Amino acid sequence: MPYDPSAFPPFAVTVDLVVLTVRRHALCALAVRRGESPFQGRWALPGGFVRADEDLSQAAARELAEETGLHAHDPSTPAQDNGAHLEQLATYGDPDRDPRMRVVSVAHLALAPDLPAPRAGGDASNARWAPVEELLQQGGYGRDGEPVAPLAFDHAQILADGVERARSKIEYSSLATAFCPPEFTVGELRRVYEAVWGVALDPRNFHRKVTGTPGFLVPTGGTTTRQGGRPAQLFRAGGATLLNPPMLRPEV
Amino acid sequence: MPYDPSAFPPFAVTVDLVVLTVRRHALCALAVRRGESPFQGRWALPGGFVRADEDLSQAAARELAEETGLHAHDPSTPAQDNGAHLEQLATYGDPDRDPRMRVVSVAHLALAPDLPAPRAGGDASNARWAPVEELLQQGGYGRDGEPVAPLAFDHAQILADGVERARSKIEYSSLATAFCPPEFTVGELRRVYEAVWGVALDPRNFHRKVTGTPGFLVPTGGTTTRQGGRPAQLFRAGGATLLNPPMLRPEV
DNA sequence: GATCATAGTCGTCTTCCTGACGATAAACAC
DNA sequence: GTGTTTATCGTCAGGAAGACGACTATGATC
Repeated sequence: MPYDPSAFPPFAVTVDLVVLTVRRHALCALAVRRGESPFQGRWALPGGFVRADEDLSQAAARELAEETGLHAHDPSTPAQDNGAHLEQLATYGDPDRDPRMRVVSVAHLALAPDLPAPRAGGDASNARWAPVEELLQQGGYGRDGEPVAPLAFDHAQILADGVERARSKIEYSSLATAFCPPEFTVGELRRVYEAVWGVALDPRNFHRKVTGTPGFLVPTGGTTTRQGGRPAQLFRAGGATLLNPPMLRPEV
Repeated sequence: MPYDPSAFPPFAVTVDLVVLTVRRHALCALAVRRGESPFQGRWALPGGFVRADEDLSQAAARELAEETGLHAHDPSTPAQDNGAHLEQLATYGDPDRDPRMRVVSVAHLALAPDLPAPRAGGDASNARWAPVEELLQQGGYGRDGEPVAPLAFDHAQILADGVERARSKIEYSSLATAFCPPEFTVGELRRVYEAVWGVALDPRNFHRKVTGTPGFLVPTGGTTTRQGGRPAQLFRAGGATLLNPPMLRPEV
């Protein structure tokens, strides 16, 4: 007996992306300006419909490539190329979240090293990296004094969930290296933690922790002075994906 | 301009439930027998279609109540009544996961205290609590020597993900109390950890850890000897939901 | 009723990890 | 050279956890 399609209500399924990076010591997210109603002209997270023959992760990887040019690599492999870390975040399906129709959005979280200016269909004015605090403050004023409209739809909630996921996950995994270029110094990795958590960490204890955890960092042999000061050893991300014991986030 | 419904492919959206409990020192999941094709007669996770006016969490709570009689309480509140903990797990949307049509399933994880026999539309033979190892072993043999068919659809993967979520989450949260009755002893809580992790824990160190963590356990004043031996203090779950530092899962 | 098995609770000791912080090293700017 | 910046090594005290001894209070058994 063939299945009766009238037995269930039809949904549209989309993927939305929380793409995070660290720029100028701040945790930033990719935002795109909406060109059409609803929420026309407002900032939103990038995303789009899942196609009929696509898996959810494929759809997310496709949207990520379209918006940033980044290619995602499998979450099970460590970040060693220039690709971004991509993982499913959560699914949002409030019946009223989109005024047009019933849309269920499967949000994904992407972590990327610092990138050149974003592109959104070639139009740079319609995509930007914005500090997450700026995107999350409701009805406040941005860095330039302009009033800031909240993100479209429920994207402020999605972004907040993505930021919280990233903040907690770098505690017990080597995920912070996804924010770094393929080779990086201990200091650069520490600045990632400081930016994501919004705290200052002791450079000496941090150095002891990350270099003392087996499999976390692999020295490449090279050094760099791109941060100024004494030359620092360069490392690549090691095979270890779980940090045990975890890196402790300082109390507020 | 109204939205063009032909611009996106229609999906069916379901919720599937990983309902876990601890019975006879084993982590068990609720399984229901499928009455119709595909996978007719095979065991599967309970679930169903999301209705047109329902949020995803509402749909999950409704399915949970239909299958078990349990009512879910908000995840932000600690487990103090007999309700189950319910949280979203992940979403599964492979184009071929259901041979009938394109179905996206938003899986949820429910943790419940030990319950009387399950009910599935009043027919007990179509629902049971089964140890998760039994449900996850592919093509093996169950406790009674009967051959075990793998779960229907991609439900083995969903169950594995739910079990892993539960195993990791009791490390750093007070979620293990969701497996306990409203009042419980330290030993009962320890047996929950032992069943979920499949390890043996030192009773003395465990006692020190959980009673020494502020806000985790609140003594009720009563005692019980239902586990035999010396009477044990009864506790309720305290307000603390996060354990810091976490309970450490022993190495394999 | 004495003995035993069971489970709960309190302490001790050692080891490891962390946070705080002093000190040294190697580059660049002037 | 002097000062500044960043990296790296070392020391010390406090806290948490694993290993484990000891004692307590029940019920079960002979």
